[in-house]
Parts: sequence; C-alpha cells; structure tokens
Amino acid sequence: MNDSRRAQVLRAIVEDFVATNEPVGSKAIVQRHTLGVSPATIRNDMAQLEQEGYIAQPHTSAGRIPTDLGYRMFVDRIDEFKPLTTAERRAIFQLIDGDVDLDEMLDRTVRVLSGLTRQVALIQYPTVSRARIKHVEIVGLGPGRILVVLITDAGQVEQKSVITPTPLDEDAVRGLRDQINAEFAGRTLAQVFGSAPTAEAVAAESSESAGRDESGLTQVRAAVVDLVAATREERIIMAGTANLARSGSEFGEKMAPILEAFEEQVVLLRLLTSMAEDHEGISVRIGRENTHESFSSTSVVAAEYGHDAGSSARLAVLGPTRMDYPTTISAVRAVAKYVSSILDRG
Amino acid sequence: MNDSRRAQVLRAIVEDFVATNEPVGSKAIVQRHTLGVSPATIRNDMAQLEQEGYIAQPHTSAGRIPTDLGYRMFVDRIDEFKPLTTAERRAIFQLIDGDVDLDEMLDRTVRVLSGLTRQVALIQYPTVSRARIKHVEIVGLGPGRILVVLITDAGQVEQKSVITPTPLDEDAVRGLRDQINAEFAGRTLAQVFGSAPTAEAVAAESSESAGRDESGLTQVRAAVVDLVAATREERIIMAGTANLARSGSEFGEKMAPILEAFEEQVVLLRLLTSMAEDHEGISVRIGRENTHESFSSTSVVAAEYGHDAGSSARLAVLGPTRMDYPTTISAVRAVAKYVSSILDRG
DNA sequence: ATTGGCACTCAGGCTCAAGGAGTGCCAAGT
DNA sequence: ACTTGGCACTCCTTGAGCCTGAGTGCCAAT
Repeated sequence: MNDSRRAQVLRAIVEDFVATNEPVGSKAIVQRHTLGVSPATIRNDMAQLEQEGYIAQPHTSAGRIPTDLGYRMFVDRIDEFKPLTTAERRAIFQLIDGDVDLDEMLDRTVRVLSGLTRQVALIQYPTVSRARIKHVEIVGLGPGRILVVLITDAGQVEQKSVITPTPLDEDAVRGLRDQINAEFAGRTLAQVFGSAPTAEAVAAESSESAGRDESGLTQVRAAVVDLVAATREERIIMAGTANLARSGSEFGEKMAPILEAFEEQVVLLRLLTSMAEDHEGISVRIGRENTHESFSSTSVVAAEYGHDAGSSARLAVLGPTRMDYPTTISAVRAVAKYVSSILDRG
Repeated sequence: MNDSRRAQVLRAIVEDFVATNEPVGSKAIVQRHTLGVSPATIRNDMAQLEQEGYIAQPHTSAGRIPTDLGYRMFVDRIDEFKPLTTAERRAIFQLIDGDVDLDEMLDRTVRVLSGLTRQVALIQYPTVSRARIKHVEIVGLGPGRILVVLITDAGQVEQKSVITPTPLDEDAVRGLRDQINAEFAGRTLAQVFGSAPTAEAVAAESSESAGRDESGLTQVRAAVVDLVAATREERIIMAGTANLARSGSEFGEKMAPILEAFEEQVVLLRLLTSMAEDHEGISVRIGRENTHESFSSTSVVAAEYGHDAGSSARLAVLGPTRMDYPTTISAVRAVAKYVSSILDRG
C-alpha cells in the first residue's frame, strides 16, 4: 500500500471537488492527474481513505467528497501556497495605503481582502499597546450625564457616556477634565490596561465610597480604563457578506444563522481570539472545528498582524469549507504582511 | 361593476398572498373573506384588476399575485394600521431607552425595529443641527499628518485625518488647536454647515494660497466643515440582514446584489434620502419604485424622526415586496416616534 | 350585474424505464 | 504484496407519459 500516493489521491479529490463542486470519482482522478495507475488502484486507496475518515460519499455509487478531516489533512500538507500575481500585490498596496486614518485603512483592507478571495473578510481593531493617550475630553451632555472621549496618538478615538453621581456644571466638568488628563495623558495604553484596576473593581469601589466622591472622578477613571480596553479588542470590521449568497457558494438554509452571527460582535471576537497560531502565523479552522454551530460548514483562515509586542489583532477570511485554501491562505498572509508594515511604519 | 368590491378583492388578494405566499384564487377568496358573492363574480373582478395592472398570474390556471402597482394601491388605501401590542410598546421603550450614548441608542433602536418587523432595519445618523461644537481636538500622528476630532455637546464624535503642508511640532499643533477652537467652539452645526465655504472650495483656495499658509490652518478648517457634514448624514446603521435569508423570505439569486448594496453606505444613503414624505410622515417604496436595481423586488418603509427644525434623518425597514405593510408601517411609525421623543428630551 | 355550468389549461406529482456514473470485490498478473 | 481488468451491483438522474386538481375564461341564464 503506497502511502504517499494516498496523500496524492486525497489532494486530487480536494482540488477537483473545490474546482467543480461535484463528487469526484476514481476515473476522473486518473484522467485529470497523472498518477500512472489505474482507476482500480485509486479505488482501493479511496476505500482506505474513507475508512480513515478523510473522505465520504454522499451515497453509494457517487464519487467522494472530502470530510472536514480531509480538508484538514490537505491544509496541513500544503506545499505550495499559490503566490499572488504582481498585479494583485500592486492592488493591495495601492488600495490599502494612502494617507488615511485608522478606520479608513481597516475598511479598505477588509474590502481588498474580500475582493481578493471572493469570500467574507474580517479584521479586528489593532491593539496598539505602545500608543499613548493624547487627550481625554469630557463633555457634559445633560444634568448628570457626561461623555468621555479618549484620543490616542495612534489615531484611535473611543467614546463612552457616563452617569455622574451628581449634576456637574461647566466648571466642574473642566476641573474633571484637567484632573483626568493630568493623570492619564502621556501614558501608554499598555500601562493603563496593565496596572489599572478593572472597570468592575472601580465601580465596586466607587459605590462604597459614594459618599466621598461626588465629582464623578471614579466613574470617569473607570470609563477611561474601559475605553482603553475597547481600543484593545472591541471592534470588528467586515466586508464581502454578499459573497456568501453568490452562486458557487452553496449554503442554503444555513445562511441565516451565519448572517445572524455576523451581527454579533461578541461571536466574531470569540471566533477570532479562539484561533491559535498553527503554522507560520496562519491558522485555519475547518467546518466543525469551529465551535460555534452556525459556522459548522464554513472555514476560517486567520492571521495575526501588526507584530509589535503585545499585538494580538487578527484578520481573517471566512468561506465555505469547500474553499480554495492555497489561494486564500496566501492572500490572507500577504494582506496581513502589508497591513503590518503600514502600521509599523506609521 | 361594483367599484368598492374590486378594492376589497384586491385587499383580499394582498392579504392572503402575504400570509400564504401562494397565488390566491377566486374560490379561496370567497371562503376566507365574507364578500357575499360567488367565485364567478370574483373572477370577473379579478379579470378587470388584472387588466388594470394590479394583479398578475404566474401562469394560466394559477391564482393571482399582486403586482407592485397592486401593493401600491393597497398601501395607499390602508385604513387600519395594526397597532402594536402594549407588550411591544413596552419592549421598545425598555430596549431603546437607558442612559447610553448616541451610538448605543441607535444600535438598540435598529435591533428593536428589525426584531419587531422581522425584516432588515436601517437608521440614519440624526442631524442635530442645533448641537454645538464642544471641542476640536488635534493630534499629531506623524510628520505632516494630524488627526482632527470633532466633539459636539450632543455626544457625537467624528474624526478625520489630515495632511498638513509642512510638518508641525507639538507647539504648532497646540497653537492650531487653540486657533481652531477659538473659531469653532460654541457654534452650532447648522451655523458651520450653512455659512462655511464647502470643503472643496476651501481646498481649492488653500492650494492657491499654499505659499501663505504653512500652518495647515486652512486644511483643518476644511476638515472641520467636513466633519460637520459627516455628522449630518454620513453613517447608517443596520440590523437584521439575517432576516433576508430566513425561510419565508424568498430572494434566491437576488440576494447577493442586495447584500452588496448594503455594504455601500452611499447606496443606502441615496435610498433613504430619496424617499419623499408620502403620508403622515411615512413613505413607502415598493419594488421597482426603488430606482436601485438591486432593490427591485424589495419594499422600503421609511419615516423621519427627530422633529426639531432642520432634521432630515430617517429610519427604515426593508423587506420583500410581499411584506405585511400594515404591521411594518405601524412599527416604523412607533419606533420613529419613540426615538424622536428620546432625542428631544435628551 | 351576478351566477352556475362547462370546457380548457397547465403546474406538480406520480410512476416507470433507461442511462450512466461509480463502486466493491475477485481472480489473475507482475 | 501491489496492481489491474473484469464484472455485477447500486442508485442517482433524467425524461417521458400520465393523471389530477386548482384555477381560469367564457357563455347563457337569471
């Protein structure tokens, strides 16, 4: 029993099935791939592969289809990642780059990635731990309600509205702002995030000492910490959801739950953060490897980007398990690389 | 030929078709609605209605289906808008209200609306023309690049990155900030928007006088005007896209272009702003009445909200032309009313 | 204007048979 | 110990033919 040929057979099945979306039979393999053996031999190999769980047949007398496990094996053994064409590389640079703020850049990135792969693309807000708090602005919105705005020198802006224990007048707000800025301005996000008490702790403390602190200082401190935390993870931007519905992609009923999940930031965040690093910075989750039920017939290809210390921001592509892994993986990798370089440069 | 009965027949067809999603025949109408006439009579009416373009049959020997025109007639003649249940009203209040900032509030609103109608819901950022610019923060992002952040006392925060003609040091940035704030802080958005030269004009002027203005003041002024414009219209939040894919909704191939359009803010903005006021503040576009091709088999129900002067922000529900108009319309109206009241109060 | 009657149309569902792709297994060959 | 050709078998797919039922349009009668 030739072991390496079985791997070849598996690869052939995956490739053909991805290309045609139809079960692939022994004869087709012999024709389209030069393996130098007869269909009967292939059949023997396929029987074995099926027993090992790498492929399955939709019904007797149909060709074989890769299982999640089969795709997994295929992905783990990929030797050549289809390199992008120079035109594609140029497109990435031209589209992503440009003097724009962070939001705009991420938005473009995710569009490029989804266009390149013809799948859904996601990107997590980058953590810029070494960024410093530039300014904290505090605005009175009404009696007892203020808005806290955090601005970092990396161009991130986060806001949060806060209830103060007592109504504050203009002067009080100004005093609060000065006090908060004196405390936080110039510190890096990492410092604030690492050393500060958590928002919950602050909240708890504040309720204890409510009598002492009428100014809302404690609440605002908590808000600032929250905002710092928000810059670390909160948002995810996506593009290309239309590709899910496009012909060739064949979720039928399964589509609604996927779109539903897309609307829950929390779900997406868990999805991304749960993806450990597999291989050369790229991680792949195939079908049921995704814990979330809605994604059980999709695959996710993710990469970290922005490799300054403490970074754990990710970008990813999501598509049907029947996706072109080599191309997708190299697209994800390339985009991650470019975005990283742009971030590091800025 | 009884004219008012024909209207009743049309209504019956619309209602039954919405309920069952199947062509409705003469016999079914007689059974489900008490019109006191025989199927044959109904058939005569239907023949006439068809000739007038209100209904159509998918094929000979099938029942009738309303055309866009038929729905239009139905909508224009709606007499009773199904009122929401008290439970629903309470849900709206409890979910939308709460001491949160504008973003959060809009997010909740759009979720409530989509949950209520089981369709896609959209909301346009409210224009708060009477809001005043609280503070303009300017942050250096790198040599020659600065970030301009606009904060209003209504809690809106907008940002934009700007290229300056020459690199600015800390002091220059600070000077710029003071100058800009002296100029803009305290003015209402309406004032800035109405009186200020447009961004393009400023840009043009600045390129002329580039020699004179090394500080970037002109650019920043332009950016501020842009940001004010952005608060007026720029963003649209949506929820419930999963409802498009849900069973009962029957776009098949037409789904991809719809999702595509959803990713283009511009398209959605045009969609909303193009909806003139029809009737009691509610406007409805049915099928091909929507100019955008992708929406040719959807209907949009929109309302203005926030009735302080100069407001033109809208919220809307989008679904298949085969939608429950009475319920949708009253949901949209109710939500618009509640949001308006909350905004006015705040 | 309404109604019952009647002939007609046609999509959808059913069965049946043929066709074909693909398999599993076995015995023979290398 | 593999590999291979042969062969019987499975079962999906396709299409034709048929029937049925829902629904219509028209007409003559009320």
